[in-house]
Amino acid sequence: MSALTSRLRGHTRKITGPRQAILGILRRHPHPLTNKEIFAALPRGRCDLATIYRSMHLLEEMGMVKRFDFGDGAARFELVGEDDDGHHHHLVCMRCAEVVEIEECSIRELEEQIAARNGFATVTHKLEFFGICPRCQR
Amino acid sequence: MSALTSRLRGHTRKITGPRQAILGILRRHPHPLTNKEIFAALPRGRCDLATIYRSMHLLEEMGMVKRFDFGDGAARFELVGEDDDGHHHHLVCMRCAEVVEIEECSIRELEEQIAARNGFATVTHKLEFFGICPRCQR
DNA sequence: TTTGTTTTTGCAAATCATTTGCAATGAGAA
DNA sequence: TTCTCATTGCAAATGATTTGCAAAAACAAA
Ligand SMILES: [Mn+2]
Ligand SMILES: [Mn+2]
Ligand SMILES: [Zn+2]
Ligand SMILES: [Zn+2]
Repeated sequence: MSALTSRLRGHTRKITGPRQAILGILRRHPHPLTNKEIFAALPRGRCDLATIYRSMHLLEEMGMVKRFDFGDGAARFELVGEDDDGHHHHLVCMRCAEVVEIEECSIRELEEQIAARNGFATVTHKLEFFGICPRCQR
Repeated sequence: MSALTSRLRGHTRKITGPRQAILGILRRHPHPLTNKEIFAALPRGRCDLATIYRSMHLLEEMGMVKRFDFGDGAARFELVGEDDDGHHHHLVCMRCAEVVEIEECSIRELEEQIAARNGFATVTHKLEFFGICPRCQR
């Protein structure tokens, strides 16, 4: 709440129930959640789905959450640590959707080469792995 | 057409005008196209948008096109070469949407490590780079 | 060619995720 | 407590993609 409070205050933003509740949910989930999952995890009637969509945009702008795309049409969000920039990847089971966090990223060098080679600036990347998890294999 | 013909025949599928037209468009475009872009590139009234969506699914299943996701909500497709498996990446300008083809992929080793380390099978990955192109920088 | 069977297509309606208008409500400053 | 602006709920709007269904087109067989 301290982080939320200070960051929100610096943006002429208000500390509201929905925002605190959403961050609470995110804080206790290790993998990215969709807006709908956050909605479902919230005590019923706690807030509207539209409010969650709006909150996620705000939190994303403020760098408090990171948006991920597993290609199934629904955006997913994960809380970003205090000092961390949140950059990391995932390994997703194409059968059961189990998610494994991949903290390492050895692509930064390749990224730089590609940026330099093509004259692009502020280059970033999105990378996700897909496969069949151990349990779904048999 | 020969490739289309033989591949379609082997799937109890028919060689239709729309399918040939779509492949024609794809063949003369070096970067991935959205369904709507394919629709727009087609001679007016040549076929319905729904038919394009259905065709892309079919062509994807047959491995004749590869689906890409630049995160803007619209799927994009690119023709896959005869023997090629179509795996590659892109560098996309976040301002003007210019696309640069990135043929190399030095992530396959990392991919294997991740697959082995987590017991996942048939692991693949999706990777796209984003940045600001030279022209948009100034 | 004509026929018979199966796949495709066009069109409109349905889905789904996400966004937005607007009036009512809430938070924080004074 | 009051005032003002941000925020929310609700419903309607969007935009991409999918789907039901009857008509049209492919193709193989005759
Ligand atoms: Mn994660
Ligand atoms: Mn490409
Ligand atoms: Zn990375
Ligand atoms: Zn790759």
